[in-house]
Amino acid sequence: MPQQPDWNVLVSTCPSRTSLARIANKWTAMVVVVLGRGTLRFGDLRTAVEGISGKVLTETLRDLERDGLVARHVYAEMPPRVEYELTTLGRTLHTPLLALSRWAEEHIAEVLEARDAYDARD
Amino acid sequence: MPQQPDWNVLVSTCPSRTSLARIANKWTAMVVVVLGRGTLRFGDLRTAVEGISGKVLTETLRDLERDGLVARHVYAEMPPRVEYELTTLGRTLHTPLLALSRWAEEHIAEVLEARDAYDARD
DNA sequence: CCGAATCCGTGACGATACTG
DNA sequence: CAGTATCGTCACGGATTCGG
Repeated sequence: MPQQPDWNVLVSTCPSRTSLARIANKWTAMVVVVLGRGTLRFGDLRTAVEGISGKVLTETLRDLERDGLVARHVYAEMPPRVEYELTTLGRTLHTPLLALSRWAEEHIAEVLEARDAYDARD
Repeated sequence: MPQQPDWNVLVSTCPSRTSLARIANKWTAMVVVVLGRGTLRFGDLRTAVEGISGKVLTETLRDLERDGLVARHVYAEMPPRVEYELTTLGRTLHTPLLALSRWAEEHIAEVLEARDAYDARD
């Protein structure tokens, strides 16, 4: 009763795959992880996610806003201020994405070893 | 001694980001989720992950093998048989990626609503 | 000054044909 | 059956410029 069990990301036409495509993305992961700490303005977000370009950050935030994961607040000041925060829905995504970035950090040593071994042979 | 706490995906030069870029990917997520059920051969994997092309599946598996997440077994038969399975390291990744695809399936209704609302305004 | 739009190159992705 | 090779397309992503 709580929901349909029919959604399946493995089915190419299932809408859930479009959502997976959005959230299974490195920039999305980093932005959501950073926003998990609290509300941030555009510039601070850009500083926190090192190396992200302005365009990509804008697009990522737009898409997250469209999917209902991020709320955007514009303050008509001078200089302008725009703040972003996770919605209730977005906060439910924070845990799995944090787990994913944590995994990358915790296992990178093993991954690097595996890469060396792979590149060494043949 | 257990490990360095210095790894940080938010730092652009940190190697852990290269690992995040690989695992925070829709094809990786689907392949790892499917392989979580057990060993599969190439053709079955291709059938299970609907819509993936042979080229992309090959590339995804190669990269996962290089990072030590997937093991590849070739049997010199006729016709040839190649099987793939998650390594011990790969199995530790299965849980977070399954959680992510589950999230996509469980929250797609809310996401679709949010998209409609977003596209309706303006 | 900060946030967003424009231009353009690169890389991902898919389709097809071919080999061991 | 399991790839590899080649090509064409297109979205992602970076540098730059614009606007408020």
